[in-house]
Formats: sequence, C-alpha cells, structure tokens
Amino acid sequence: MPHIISQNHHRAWRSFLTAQSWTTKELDSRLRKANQISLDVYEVLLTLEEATDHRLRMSDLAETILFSRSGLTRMIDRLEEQGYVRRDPCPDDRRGWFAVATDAGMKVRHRACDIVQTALKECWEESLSEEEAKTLIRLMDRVATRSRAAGKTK
Amino acid sequence: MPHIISQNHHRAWRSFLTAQSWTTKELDSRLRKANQISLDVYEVLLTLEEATDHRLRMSDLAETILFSRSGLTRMIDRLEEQGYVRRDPCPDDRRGWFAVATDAGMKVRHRACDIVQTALKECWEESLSEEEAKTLIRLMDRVATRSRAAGKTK
DNA sequence: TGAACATAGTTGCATATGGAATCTTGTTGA
DNA sequence: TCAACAAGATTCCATATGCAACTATGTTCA
Repeated sequence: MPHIISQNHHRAWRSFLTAQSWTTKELDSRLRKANQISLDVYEVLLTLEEATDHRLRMSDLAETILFSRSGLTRMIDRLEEQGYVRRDPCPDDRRGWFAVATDAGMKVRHRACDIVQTALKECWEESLSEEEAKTLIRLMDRVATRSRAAGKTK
Repeated sequence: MPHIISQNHHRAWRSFLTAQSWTTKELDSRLRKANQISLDVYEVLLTLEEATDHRLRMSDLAETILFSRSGLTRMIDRLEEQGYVRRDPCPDDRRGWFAVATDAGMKVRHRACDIVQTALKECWEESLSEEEAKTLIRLMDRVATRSRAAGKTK
C-alpha cells in the first residue's frame, strides 16, 4: 500500500466509517420500528425545524442533507402525503418552493427524538466523556468544512 | 428538546454525520469518475483483500460491510461479471460460498487507492494532526464497539 | 433415524435512488 | 428589448436496495 497519507489518518477514516455505519444502522432500525420514520426523514424534519420559520428552499434543503434534488422532490412528496411537510411557493421567485415542517411533522420528530437520544446514549455517551465529545465536535467540524470545500472547488 | 443525552454528545453526533456525508460523497464521486468503481465496491475489495486468502464467506462479508445479504448477493454478481471477484464453494458446508478477490479486483482496488488517499489527504490529513488522528481512532473504535454491541443485544 | 428447526445464499417484489432531460422562470448583455 | 444562457424544481429511466419468501443443506434431539 502506497503512503500518500499517514497510516493514522487512513485508520482514523476507516474506524470512523465503521462507527458511523453501526450507529446509523442501529438508529435507523430503532426509528423505523418505533416511529415509522427513517433516519433520513428525521434529518429532514430536524433540518427544517432548525431553520427560520421551519422552512427551507428545496435546493438548500437538498444541499444541507446531501440529497439529490430529484430524491428530495420525491421525499417531500411522500412527507406531504403524510402531512409532515407542506410546500409553500416562494414569493420572490416563481420557480422556487419552500419545504415547511408542519406541526404534525415536528410532533413526530419530537417523538422520534427520544429514540434517537436513547440510542445515542448507548452508542455514544457511554463511549465518550464530555471532554472527548467536545474534542470530537472540533475535529469533525474541521473535517466537514474541508470536505465541503474540496467538493466545491472541483 | 429534552436532554436525555448531553448537548455535547448530540452535537458531536451531528457534526460527525455531516463530516461523514461530505467526505463520503466526495470520495465516491471521485472514485466513480476516475475508476468506474463506487466506494461500496472499494470497501468490498479492500475487506476481501485484508482477509486470509483474500476470501470471506458471503454472510461474513455482508456483516462486515453492513450490507443486506440480498444486496451482497447482487453486488457480488456484478463484481463477478466484471471479473473482480469470484465465488468458490465452501468445502465444509455445501450451502456456503466464499467471495474471493481476483488479481484484477485487487489491481483495480490499488488504482482506486490513490484516489481515495488523495481525497483523504485533502479532507482529513490537512484537518487533523497526527495526534488528533490517533485520538480519533481511539474514540471511533470505542463507539463502533458499543454500537455493534447495542445492535446485537436487541 | 428422521421430523422439526436453523442457517447460507438467492430470488421476487415493491420501493428508493441519482443523473439526464425537461419545463418554467430569472438574469445578462448586445 | 429580446436572444442566449442560468437556475429551481420535477419527471423519466435505469439501477440498487431491503424484506420476505424460497431452496437447499446442516443440526438437534426424541
């Protein structure tokens, strides 16, 4: 194996990927069982909830959760049918739409939040001290920023 | 938002997820462009390559890379067609099969490795010191172990 | 031994995905 | 102003996914 990057960095990446896969799988499976919503839906609803007026333009939302735009269109279709999200036209730009989290959407997200937190408690909190969690936030934010930049400049 | 877990742990999880999404997306997109193989295929080939005799039972491989068994069956079908993997029957158990990385498979994986490492260099190495990478390995391995355990006991 | 149960892997089915093409609206520049 | 180009969202299409049902083999225990 050539060594363009350090062994530690490569191993860090792989450990990271493994941790991510297991936690995500566990979270998603619990969510689906208990709440009928997937982790993706949870992310969508959480992202909308945190945005101003609980709304985001379709493309901004797609960008944030890293979904293809066609994928997002259909996911919002489904969420709209279930009543968790609605579409509002954008007043400034007649091409654009806002995806808006409804009260029902936020309610189902809140219920899901318990499941997510319980799972995270088992997988994460019991693995990491407060200090380590803070360290992780710092490192991950740096990596995320760099990765996003790497994608943009290409 | 209720606080079953600490804010730091929750934020750590979300930062982590973002970092993972961006890096993975970037890696996968570069791989596909340059090499015609996806990150999933890369993982399969790397996992086989690291195993004894470059081979693993189908279910063990599925377990390791967290694929459904049906998904793996079809992925191995495709890789077999491309000549990157072959299936060997298991001598001890006539139900079982080994997925075996072929020379062609390992060659294509090695070519892909350059791409992966270059991307990781940009996204990771320039974000993290050696010490931080080592810390990350420690933390992630702990999280992975706990998550796996959490899934098993259910 | 052999009937009941468990396990390895595959296949059928319904669903979800991304990329390219499309439609509509916005912006730019001669 | 209007022709060319860009951008937001959706739809079409080919492909990939997981779950449940299935086939074939292995294991257990009365």
